[in-house]
Amino acid sequence: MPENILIAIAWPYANAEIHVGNITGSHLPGDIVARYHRLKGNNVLMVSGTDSHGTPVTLAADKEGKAVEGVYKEYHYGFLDLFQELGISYDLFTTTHTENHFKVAQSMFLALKKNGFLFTQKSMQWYSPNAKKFLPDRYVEGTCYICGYEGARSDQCDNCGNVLEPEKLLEPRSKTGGALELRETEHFYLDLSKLEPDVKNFLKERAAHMRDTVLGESLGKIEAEGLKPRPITRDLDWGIPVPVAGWDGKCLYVWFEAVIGYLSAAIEWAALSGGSSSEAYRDPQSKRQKEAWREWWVNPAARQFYFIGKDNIFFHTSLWPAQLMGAGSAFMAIFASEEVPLSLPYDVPANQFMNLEGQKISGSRNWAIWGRDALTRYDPDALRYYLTVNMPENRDSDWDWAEFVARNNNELVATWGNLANRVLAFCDKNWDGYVPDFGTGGAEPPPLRPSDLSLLAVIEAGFQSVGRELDAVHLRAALQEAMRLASEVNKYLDTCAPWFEIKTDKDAAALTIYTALKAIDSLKVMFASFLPFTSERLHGFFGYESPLFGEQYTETVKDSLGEHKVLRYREVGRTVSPTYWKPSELQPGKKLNQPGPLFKKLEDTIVEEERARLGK
RNA sequence: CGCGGGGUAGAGCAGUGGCAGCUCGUCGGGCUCAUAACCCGGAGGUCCCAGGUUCGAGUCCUGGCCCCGCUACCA
Repeated sequence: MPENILIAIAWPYANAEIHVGNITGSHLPGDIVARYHRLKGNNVLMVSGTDSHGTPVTLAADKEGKAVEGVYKEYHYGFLDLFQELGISYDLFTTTHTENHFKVAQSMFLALKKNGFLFTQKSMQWYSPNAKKFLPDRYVEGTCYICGYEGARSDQCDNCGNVLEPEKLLEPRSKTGGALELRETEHFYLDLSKLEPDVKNFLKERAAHMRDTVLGESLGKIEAEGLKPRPITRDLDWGIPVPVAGWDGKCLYVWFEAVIGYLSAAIEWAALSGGSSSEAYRDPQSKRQKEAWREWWVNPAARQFYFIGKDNIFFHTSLWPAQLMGAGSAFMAIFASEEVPLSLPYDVPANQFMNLEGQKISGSRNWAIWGRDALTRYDPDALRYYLTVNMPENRDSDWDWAEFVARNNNELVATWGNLANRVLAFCDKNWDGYVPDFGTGGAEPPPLRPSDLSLLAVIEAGFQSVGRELDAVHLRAALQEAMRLASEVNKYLDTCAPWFEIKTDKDAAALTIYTALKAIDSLKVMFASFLPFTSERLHGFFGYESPLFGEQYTETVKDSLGEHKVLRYREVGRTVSPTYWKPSELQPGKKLNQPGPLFKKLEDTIVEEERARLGK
């Protein structure tokens, strides 16, 4: 019975390119788990998009003298390129600037309002007459009225750590220049204190399978400090309008609105999949497919996994569930359909941060490895491999160029790539490009020896052991286990030594090569979610017609806000993918294709070249 | 100040009260199918410190030291 798995990945903000820290933190782990579940034959929906709204984008646009929409789209298109090149296989990567997302977010707001979880309150905020807008707290600096520190932000002092009241800040100044004045403004607040018991219960129910780091940052924090009301609107002109009469010029706060994207993207995906073009978006005939999002959102059996960085834990474990529980079944009013509650997150396997050569990644100092730039010099699977074995699952990790080269050469190339290459090349040379058939033309099963059966048992147990780690989202451990199994095949080859066997007993060599090929064919599946490009190539060397995975493509969608480009994923030449997560059934006598090396060995000289690029 | 995570071989990590393990590196040996790749063996530990519970503590308890993070638009 296939499971429904929602893979929800943090929405990148449209004011910076994506670097290796972002990739290893959320996009890559999400992709690995999504691909694993696809291989198992589960129904996967993997969504995210560009977080396009908020003041930082408008300020960037002002500075560059560009239209706001152009600025967000520039980053958005860069994200689409990166995910295609790196094989981050989103079923839908969209943006928050869509008619659909506006409607869904506003409906969530109205449902919370209807259920009595919103209230309004007036407060003083810093206003820039120059820019004609209220500034976010972090864009206003001044002297702390508690400790006298001169570089305090208006909402918080980094020196004494106190939370500040913006209007009390001394000598306030705008980070973007120009005068400042205090103005009164009114906002909607989400009354989280009312939802606190529900959020606590939600977290307690999931305590057993959530990471300690994640629980500590959420349940531990709520028990210590409680949940306090938070504003959910801002004085902005670039964003989603507050759907209440008389609230012109105010938009939904980005933190409130962007997380709703996980839901709205599923709804957009279902609408788009009703047909292959944007017309389907409005086609009532495609109603059945349009309802498909419910399989992941109003289905108690569905499991939702959220892949995020540690800075986002509280939003996803506490605030987002509070929004979902608070909106409850009232949200469904948007569809004029029966009222059922929305599903809640199953797990939030948040990662810590990745540093770079011992220092914190910093875009402004260019102390970063940008995804698209790295892909101009290195293969996607080499990057994916290092980013997985070095994933900051339990604590911060460090990207070290010397280690990147060493692990690529000693593990990826030497252990796994060389294993596949040595066996396929040996087979190609001595059996003329066919799997050995033991003289029966493949009609009878091969007469395997106890040592052959024993190796295959060890390798095939990997579908359980690697699978167990993947199910628990222990990706480093899962990949290490697969690598350990590859090493077992290398040991087996050394013991059997087919290069000797073939001189005296070609049948024995045939058994060894058949066994090794079958083991590699199984290992290929275990590696596939981590290394999709090379696994697909290896799959091709084995002569299979149907690919392991589908393909990624982009599409332009038109709506009342204009048009937006999205990244999608589809099966090719089939509607349902076969279940690949099972031992190889390699047939003797099968025609193989011409093999070649899967990975490239890297020169040591790149270490200094790459280090020289940093900080410039 | 508060809260959270961490400290185990040169590096990175696992470890469920019962002989301290894994990957890489390093040293020595073997092999030649393979991208000089592969295989075997060795060396390398005050498990942050102090105290406690226990027949027995890396693991549980108490106190301390150090590193990282969160505190609400810095992934």
